[in-house]
Amino acid sequence: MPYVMVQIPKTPAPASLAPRSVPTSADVARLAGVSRATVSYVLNNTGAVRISEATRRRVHEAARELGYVPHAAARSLRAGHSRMVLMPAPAFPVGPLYSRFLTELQWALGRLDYTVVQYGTAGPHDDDAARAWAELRPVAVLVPGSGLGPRGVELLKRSGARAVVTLAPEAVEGAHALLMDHEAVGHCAGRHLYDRGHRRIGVVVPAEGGLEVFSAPRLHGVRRAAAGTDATVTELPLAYDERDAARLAARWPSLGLDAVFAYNDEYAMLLMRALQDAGLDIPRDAAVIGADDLMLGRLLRPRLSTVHLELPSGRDLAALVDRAVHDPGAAPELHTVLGARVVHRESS
Amino acid sequence: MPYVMVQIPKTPAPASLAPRSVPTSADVARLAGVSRATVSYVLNNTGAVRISEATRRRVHEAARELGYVPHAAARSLRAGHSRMVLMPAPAFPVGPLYSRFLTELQWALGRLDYTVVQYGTAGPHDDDAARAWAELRPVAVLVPGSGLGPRGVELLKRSGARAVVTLAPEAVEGAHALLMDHEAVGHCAGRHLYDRGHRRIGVVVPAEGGLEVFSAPRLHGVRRAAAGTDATVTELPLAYDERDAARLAARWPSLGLDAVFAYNDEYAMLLMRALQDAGLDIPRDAAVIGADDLMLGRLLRPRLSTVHLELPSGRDLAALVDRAVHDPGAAPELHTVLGARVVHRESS
DNA sequence: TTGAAAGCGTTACCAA
DNA sequence: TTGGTAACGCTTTCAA
Repeated sequence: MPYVMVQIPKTPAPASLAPRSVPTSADVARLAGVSRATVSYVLNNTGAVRISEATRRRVHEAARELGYVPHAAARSLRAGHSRMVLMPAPAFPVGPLYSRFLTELQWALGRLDYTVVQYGTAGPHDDDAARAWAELRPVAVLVPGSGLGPRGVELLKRSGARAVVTLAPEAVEGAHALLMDHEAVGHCAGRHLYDRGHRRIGVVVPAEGGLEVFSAPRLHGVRRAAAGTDATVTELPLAYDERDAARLAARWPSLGLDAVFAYNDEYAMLLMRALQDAGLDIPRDAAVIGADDLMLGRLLRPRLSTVHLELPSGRDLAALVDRAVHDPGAAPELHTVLGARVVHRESS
Repeated sequence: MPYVMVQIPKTPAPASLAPRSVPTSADVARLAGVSRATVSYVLNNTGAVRISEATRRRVHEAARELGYVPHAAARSLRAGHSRMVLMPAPAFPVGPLYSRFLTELQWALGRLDYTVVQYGTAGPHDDDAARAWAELRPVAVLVPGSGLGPRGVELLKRSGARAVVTLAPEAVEGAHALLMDHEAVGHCAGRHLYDRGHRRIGVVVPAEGGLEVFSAPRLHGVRRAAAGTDATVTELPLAYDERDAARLAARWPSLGLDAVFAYNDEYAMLLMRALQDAGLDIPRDAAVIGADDLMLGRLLRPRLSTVHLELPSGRDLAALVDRAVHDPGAAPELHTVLGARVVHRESS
């Protein structure tokens, strides 16, 4: 641990509070001079039973004094269910787009009285991971990215999950799916470049791991756009650093390409700058288009063309989850959710 | 929910599996013809007790057949503790820097056999939030950003949290603290601008909410750098969009400033472009410096000067948590963790 | 209006 | 080597 470090003198704990253990509802009951049942009634505002105002006050008072906090695990154990929506933390680096989506989703699910919990998985989302999630007995599971198989879905459902929703390019049997159609993104970009007269199209594919889930379908989408035409598509691996970009730019003339779709705006900006530094004119010598419609793309000169993506709204997804939880037997819903459209600026 | 929607025909569930409820260890015991205790021994590989190989196999077989997954809540209820490290999802939009830090931290805590759970809080981190976290009885709580007060810390500890760690500019009584010294960031930038001869310094403060935690100390740091000199510091609110940047750029000449520290690289890039579009020369008419050292800052011309930040390593923080969990009585550790240093490029 | 008691799924102690 | 049993903290039904 770097830098300064200061030890704060330990405050001498008041003798009365010294070896406190965690207060339970029984402690509250004892202090208030009532039974545990009464405590539960009061603290949960149970409508069916009427408790005298004096008792209520005594209970609340005791709870406050002890700093009593109910034990969620005990509660949901007794209740037989929870309102936890579990979301494995995504394995891929998240951009601002996804961040915003997540915040919105959490907010929307919160309004429906669900508790969103992001579970930090280290490894890939295989069956072992699914088992770990199932141990928490979430009422619903939201899985970003691929990796969860039909067996994982089955496992989760057997463990009480009333809804499993995947956010990935492909559907999984038994689970609801928000199909992120990354192929459409590539297709969009490819089509745009073709329409503007480009025939020798490069496609940047990040060298960084964890992004294949997205980059592969995007590449495939460009291929599909070029299929049956006289256009060619060339895969261009690129690491997210200036050196690699410079190297690719140096190779550029020998590649004989006239346009490039660069996975996303960040890679596009990186490559575009490298190409410019190598003396090429954008878009004359090389048309460039990115994806994600980041603000920063508009700041370059020429302004970066891009594919604008529309993620599903957090509210809609929250509604889907809620629907599925209420009717777990319903057939899986399959939604195609990446609205992709080209934003033509100056780089293409 | 936008776009296409397809209903998949409901697969007729095999009669034998139809209204399955969640299997418990009792079910496994029944199927294997042993007691629940034996199941527990086998599945947990309890060393103290030796179980015949035949029984082991029967138990494992039964568990597999039923798709048995242990119930984490029941387990930790019985055990009296869990290994859950709870982290409220940050209220501020997270950048790539923080994303990386988080991933690393999760990985490191995972290696120490903790389970990291990000709790999606809607509101601010007040005492109510602390109560909600406490309900989950985490063994440790990691709070990014301010908002948790000493009362919240006390509440969490009373509820069994053996370690509370804050990541914020200021320490909270009773909690370990990773002091993110954002003032040092501002101070660094202010000093740099001063040393390069600038005397009328603007400081961009994001108009977006939730960022005050960072922007206020950064501003204050610049003020401190200018204190006692002939330099002046002017606060410049700026929303993260082109229109507002253009407006600020238009006002620029009337402000009489010769340099600006722009909160972070993104705001810096936005403003720098707007200033250039308004016909100003960077850095002659206005020196610009950002913070965070994003890759993209190097792609602009002139290249963006910035303040490079060093977040604490996930491994170190994980170690701190582990230490604190083992010795909850120890005095709170206070670490200053933002290593700030200027990376001088061309814009300043 | 309040209390006693059962039971949620686990595990650990003690007995067989 | 295995099984019975109690206990973790909570809610809820039934009875007083």
